[in-house]
Amino acid sequence: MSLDSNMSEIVNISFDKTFENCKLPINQLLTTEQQAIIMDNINIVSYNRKDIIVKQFSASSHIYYIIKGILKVSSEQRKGKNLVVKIDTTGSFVGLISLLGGDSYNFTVTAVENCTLAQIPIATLKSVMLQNSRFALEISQLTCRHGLFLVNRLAGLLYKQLPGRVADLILYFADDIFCNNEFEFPANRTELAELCGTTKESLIRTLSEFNHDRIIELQRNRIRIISYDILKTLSRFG
Amino acid sequence: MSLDSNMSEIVNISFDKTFENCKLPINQLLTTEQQAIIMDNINIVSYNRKDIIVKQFSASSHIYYIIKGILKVSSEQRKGKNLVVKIDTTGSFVGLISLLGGDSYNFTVTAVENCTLAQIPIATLKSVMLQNSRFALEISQLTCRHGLFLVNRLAGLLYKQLPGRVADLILYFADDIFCNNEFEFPANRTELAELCGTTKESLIRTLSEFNHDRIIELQRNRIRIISYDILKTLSRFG
DNA sequence: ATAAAAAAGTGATATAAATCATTTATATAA
DNA sequence: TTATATAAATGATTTATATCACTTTTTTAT
Repeated sequence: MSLDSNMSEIVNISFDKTFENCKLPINQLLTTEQQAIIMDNINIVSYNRKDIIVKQFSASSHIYYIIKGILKVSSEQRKGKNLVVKIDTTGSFVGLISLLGGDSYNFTVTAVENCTLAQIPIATLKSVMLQNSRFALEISQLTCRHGLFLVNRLAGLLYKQLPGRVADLILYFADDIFCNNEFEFPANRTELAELCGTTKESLIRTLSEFNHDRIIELQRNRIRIISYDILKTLSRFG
Repeated sequence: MSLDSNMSEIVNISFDKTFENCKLPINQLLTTEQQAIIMDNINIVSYNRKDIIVKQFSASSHIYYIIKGILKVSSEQRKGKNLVVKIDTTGSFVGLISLLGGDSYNFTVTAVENCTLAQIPIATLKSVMLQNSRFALEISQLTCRHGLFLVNRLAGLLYKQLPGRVADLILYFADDIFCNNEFEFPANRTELAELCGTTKESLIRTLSEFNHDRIIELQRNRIRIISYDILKTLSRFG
């Protein structure tokens, strides 16, 4: 009860500035009425670390906007073989490609830390797209950029060998997620391995080597990049 | 000269029915005026086998529509390491994801057999998208489906081992490209290997095994599927 | 505080597929 | 036709990394 009322307070605060950090300038693109359509149909939901937000192959009619938090988007390849295709954070849309391309999720989405998400019916989004072609074009460009990012990432996993892929992993967190040379991995070794398309043992070994070779300084989840240049080189020559 | 006049004749015939085989119902989606805008800005070009249509990383302002032919879309990973991400045929758009997501091509596009393509300025496409939000939404859904296809294909390459990937290759041509159990590979062993993310030697060995095990009947480029079911199983259990 | 469970780490071994070296077959040109 | 180049095929070897078995450390629960 106390938790519930506390929650709804958070929800209201967040609600007002929902699209503040959005990678798409929603507020410039949409008329006040169009914004209202979205706002009226939005639903704010909170998740705890490890909560499954959506399950691969499940039919769904909602996409998500990340108000706050970090989540992972993964593809279950077979029993016990998981591939984390990307990490998403505040300001991103989740499920856009899946629900514009079909009517079920192609990926499992899991909270990596506590998350506050806005649930948006895909029908609402589509109706606004139909009312506002500029917005439709922008959404279309956004999904294309996402698609290209994924394809490039997977092609990298396919052709680079472990040192290159682990370098990419570290650079991904440092440059794209935390914008900092020093950070705490928001995931355990198994999850990190799944981000590199490898096993936890192989990931651990490679990280230990980097640590030993003083490319990084690593203690448990805390990592500091010592030589950004070497990581870049490893990434390039994979 | 004789070739040229012959060519322009072909061009005119093709021009009239340009979007006949299009995966998008252009003629239903667009008004006559909008169709005219596209038609007025279209340019028909022919390519021979092995011709490079666009080069990865090159800046470009045109997408392509395949009036007739087969082409491959590939990503140069490093010197000598090529990944063919997909094969495209009659009725498909090429470069849509690249040019909606940015302003240069992310892939090299090469004619696999003689091709007739319609070159469409991306600006023209965007302007029609801005005039017609239904069309914009459809284009957006099309690019999302493409993106998902690519991601699933690459994830498959990443997790399946060779027999599974080669089975996928054969099924891809049989089901998606030629719609026939018997066909001629439109590419040499190196190109086929690049479609599986492997080397020509490994691909040859796997194909030979399939042939020896009477899963397929293979002589040079001519292939006939003997057991579709075994291929499906190999694909599934990778 | 201690026990139990989970995660991280290490070493030995196995294995799929790449690489290298060579041969055989097919296509192209002189 | 014969020579030359290109593509396909095969065998031997190497290599990166997965797998398996186990220890150590950290976290969680009692």
